[in-house]
Amino acid sequence: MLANDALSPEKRAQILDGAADVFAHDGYEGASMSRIAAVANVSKGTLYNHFESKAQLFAAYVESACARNLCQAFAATDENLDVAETLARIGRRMVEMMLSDLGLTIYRVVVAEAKKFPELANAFYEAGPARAIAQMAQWLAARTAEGKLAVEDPAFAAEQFFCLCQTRLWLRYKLNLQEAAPEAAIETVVAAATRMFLNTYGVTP
Amino acid sequence: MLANDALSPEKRAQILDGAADVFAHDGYEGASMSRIAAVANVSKGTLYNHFESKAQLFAAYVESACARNLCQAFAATDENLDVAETLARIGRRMVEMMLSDLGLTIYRVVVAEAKKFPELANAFYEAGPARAIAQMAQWLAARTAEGKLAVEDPAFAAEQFFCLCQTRLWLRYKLNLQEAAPEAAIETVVAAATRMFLNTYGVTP
Amino acid sequence: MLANDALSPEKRAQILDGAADVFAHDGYEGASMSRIAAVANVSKGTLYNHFESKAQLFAAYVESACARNLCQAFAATDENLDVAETLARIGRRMVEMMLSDLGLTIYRVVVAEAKKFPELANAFYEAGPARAIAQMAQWLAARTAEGKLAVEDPAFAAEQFFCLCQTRLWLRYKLNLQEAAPEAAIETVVAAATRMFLNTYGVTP
Amino acid sequence: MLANDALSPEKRAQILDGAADVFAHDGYEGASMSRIAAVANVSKGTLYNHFESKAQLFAAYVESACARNLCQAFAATDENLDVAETLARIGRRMVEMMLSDLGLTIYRVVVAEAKKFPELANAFYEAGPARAIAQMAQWLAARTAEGKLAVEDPAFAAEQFFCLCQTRLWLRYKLNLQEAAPEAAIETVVAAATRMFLNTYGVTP
DNA sequence: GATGAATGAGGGTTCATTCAT
DNA sequence: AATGAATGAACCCTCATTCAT
Repeated sequence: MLANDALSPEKRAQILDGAADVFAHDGYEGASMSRIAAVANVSKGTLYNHFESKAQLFAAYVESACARNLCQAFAATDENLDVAETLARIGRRMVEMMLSDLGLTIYRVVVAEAKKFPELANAFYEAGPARAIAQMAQWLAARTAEGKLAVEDPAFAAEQFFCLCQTRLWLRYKLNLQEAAPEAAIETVVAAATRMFLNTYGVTP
Repeated sequence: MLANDALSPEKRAQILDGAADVFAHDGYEGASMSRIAAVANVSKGTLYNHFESKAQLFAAYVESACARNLCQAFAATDENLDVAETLARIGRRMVEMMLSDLGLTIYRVVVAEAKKFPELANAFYEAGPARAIAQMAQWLAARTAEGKLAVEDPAFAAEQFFCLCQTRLWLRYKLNLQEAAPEAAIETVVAAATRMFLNTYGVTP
Repeated sequence: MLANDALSPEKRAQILDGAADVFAHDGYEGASMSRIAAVANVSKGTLYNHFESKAQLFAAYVESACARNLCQAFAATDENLDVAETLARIGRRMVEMMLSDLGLTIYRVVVAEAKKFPELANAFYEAGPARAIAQMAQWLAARTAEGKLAVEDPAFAAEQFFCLCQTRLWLRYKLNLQEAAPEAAIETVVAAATRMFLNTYGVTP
Repeated sequence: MLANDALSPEKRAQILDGAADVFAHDGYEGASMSRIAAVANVSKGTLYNHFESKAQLFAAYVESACARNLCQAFAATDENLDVAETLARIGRRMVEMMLSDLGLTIYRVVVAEAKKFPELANAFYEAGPARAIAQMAQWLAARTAEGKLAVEDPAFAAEQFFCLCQTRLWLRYKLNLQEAAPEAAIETVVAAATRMFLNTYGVTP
């Protein structure tokens, strides 16, 4: 619906790659179709054979970035680790995803254009945060049923945990105040988040 | 350094007011100097007499918005309330500021242009979040010295608290997914944050 | 010379039909080869297999429209009616043709592009007006020879008659100022033209 | 309403002159704003400071061409010449105007775009033909009142006369089939038209 | 010091045309 | 013989910036 599907998917992908570069770097308004065409190594006409307009190309970029990056953020939780360790793993994954280049970029660009493209903001939220929250809530509910946690409102607790995990990191990254990804810092923050979370929702044996 | 100081400050303020309207509404790239001039009721030439370029006008706008909005967010904490109640008040203030129109707008605009104007992102961080964190850290350290709290790393704990207070709210606002401001929701979130915070950093009498 | 004759005439006709629709509706510059291809249900490539360029396709369209529409305008004059009645029939036919959709369209399009395609203007004139004038002149000469009319310069008189028959109608149609075709108005105008013509070229018994 | 009147009329006129050249040569669709700017010796931006869009520039051009050319076509009729001679003068004037460069050009361009700009076609008709017909009708009515002519329907007779005066000339000019203006041909045609007109509407002493 | 008309590069988009399939 | 994706020049229009008044 966002693009003509009859055209070669390779060219489409090639264009989306170029668009990703440019949108990520310049934002929606700052990006120019000419630049995208140049970066993608296609002619401007080809851009318009594949995407009806700049807005639709942007939508397709956001869509694909969401699909590529955000869904699988919550893979592989069901292990035989204890609750604390699993929490830490989930937290670590989440933060790594949020601080990844693509994660930050898509967030930045979606927030910046949330007013102009509300449906994109919504799609982003559903594809990313909402899904992660739902999965985590489910996991919390299951552990609570097992008596390993005591969580009354699993969705809310999930959101609390994710918020805690961002401490000190996300805002600084979003503001571009930090360059390199500090593995150690993530570890510390997630450990503190886990501890705090369990202080409230853990069960004492 | 950002503007010619010999010119009348009234005109400068008038321009900044117009610029605030337009930048807030259209973002940096979407705003046009013509529109700003029109909204500010000055000629385009006057714009350029007061500000060297669009980028510098934008910088001045961000600077002034930071100054106007973010400093006083942390006023009036030192009261004779108990620790829990004071925490809740601080949290409420913080969230209200973050969800306010100007707060969201300046945040959105700074994040969107963080790559293009890194020094602005930094200025915003220092004027807003950094200051709030520092003040809160100081308050936490004082309470710890009094034996009313047990906080090892006050700055970090402050950031944790602020993160907890955003739960469920900020992201949805930033993404424009919510219209009206829910007083009750803020109350609930802040109460939960306070409880969780005290579960970890409180002292049991 | 205008097209490759080795290709299937059906496709050619199919294309010309589509081209007729689009050129009539949008004019030469306003028409797009893509739209013509779509309307004609062929690919753009096929367009260019049959016609070297947009200009040549346009030429072929004008040619075919002339051929289709203008030649038979002067059929069926030689009847046993008296001179006045025959004049009126000829006038009526002529006007109906000139006011017909195709007649107006081809005229409009040829006049509009007369400077860009002078040879088309000439072809149109020869295929349409010139032929009608010649036929009418011949008829006038014959009647003069019979003593039923007194026409010195038959070609000129023919042109006068055709001009008279347009009175009040053609210009308004060309300017799109009138929607429906007024049978009664045509009748009145042609009757007046016939009367005036006979006042000058008739013979009094 | 068609343009910003606050700007210098000279530049406006300069632009309209350039636009006249280009529109006359290339038609509406064929004309490009870049070319108009170049021919008018202004920048493209200036074009848009003076006229909101290509369509409005075109409208202004048609308006000014109508005003400049068509109004005064019917000046100086009230002389002491006899009816036949006056008719001939009127006819001559009319034909000369219709065959003039500007007359032909504006007609061509208005007819070509009559569908796209119906209000312009109407404005042209009212400014040109309608006015001429009304003036002539008035003159015919006056002569009829004096007993020098016997015209029942003056407006219709006026239109007949103007049609007759075009004989052989206008169509050929509109189609660009003739280059030079033949004074003698005009004389002949108008004389014939006058004769024919008086054969119907004259009074025999 | 303030103005706003003028500039021209660059914006998104369309389109006649080509050519590998 | 037919296709339609790719091309890139040219389209109309906007805009940050300048400068004569």
